[in-house]
Amino acid sequence: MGDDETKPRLGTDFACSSGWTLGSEADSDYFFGNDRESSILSEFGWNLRSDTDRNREKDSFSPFHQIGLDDGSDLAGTSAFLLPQTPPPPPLAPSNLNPTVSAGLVDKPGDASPSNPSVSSSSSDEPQEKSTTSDAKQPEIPSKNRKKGQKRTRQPRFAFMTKSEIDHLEDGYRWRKYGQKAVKNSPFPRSYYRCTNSKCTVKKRVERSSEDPTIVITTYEGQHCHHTVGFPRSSAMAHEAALASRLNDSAPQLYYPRVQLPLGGGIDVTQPHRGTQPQMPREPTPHPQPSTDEGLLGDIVPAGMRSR
DNA sequence: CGCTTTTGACCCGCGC
DNA sequence: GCGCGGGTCAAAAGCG
Repeated sequence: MGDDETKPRLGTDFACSSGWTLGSEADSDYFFGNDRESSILSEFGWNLRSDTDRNREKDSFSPFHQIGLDDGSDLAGTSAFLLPQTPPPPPLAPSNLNPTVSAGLVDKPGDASPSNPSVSSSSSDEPQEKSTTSDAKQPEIPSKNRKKGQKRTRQPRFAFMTKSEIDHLEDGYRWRKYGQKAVKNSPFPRSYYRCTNSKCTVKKRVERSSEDPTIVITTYEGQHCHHTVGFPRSSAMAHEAALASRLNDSAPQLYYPRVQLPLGGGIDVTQPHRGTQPQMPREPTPHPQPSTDEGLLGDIVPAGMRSR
């Protein structure tokens, strides 16, 4: 069917061009003020702040930032909180066809794994161990090859809550679904996707809020080591690159999933997404900057904000 | 034919 | 130690 035609895309470009602002006090606890959602997210080890928390803390140390729409548009009133307690803020504010929004949070790289034993060795060893097999896609050691006692490592994750009728939001990357599981306390299954790029270890999880079926919770894990498949990179990438490098001052590993939207107000929601389709007709715009790498926050976070 | 999705089985971590 | 739930694997089916 015309799934592709209605597939919304995530994108910071869109977010920016749509009037997203940071630090506004736009009403925003739509998602995060929801205990239910908070609990869901907290299951992943994320930290959420409700408006109450925010109000209580902002005067003291403003532990987080808020991304909100406050431009009087249909999107006004929606927002997302970014919790910078971990080095980096989230990738982007996903946008959607629906007037909605999203929220994002991050978890600490250090907390990435249930127990983060010598992360130093795990991150480099895993790929090697896996390299003995034909495909190097697995960031993690396949359960079968994984040595006993060797814990699964998990990369930093970032989640969005987007109001959409479509589960799998277009974000410029190609994903292959590798699993689906029923989630406890939720009538909706959770889908697992992996980036189709053989060298990319990014994973994505998509599930619907059990409380509000119109809300899709998308979780990214890891960082893309390549560019999007078809979206032209915007000038915002320059910010992104700058930010990414800065954010990674302390963290050698970039891990923000990069999501982009076509410039021009997030059009193109009709672009095909499936892998069998030829890549977007338009060629990826050569970025003005070599972009040190990915990290999508740059696209969404205004320069002023970033220099907090 | 190649790639993606589906889906049951299996593995692993964690709490009790 | 056991059971539960989350996450991943991989064979089979589906699709363009």
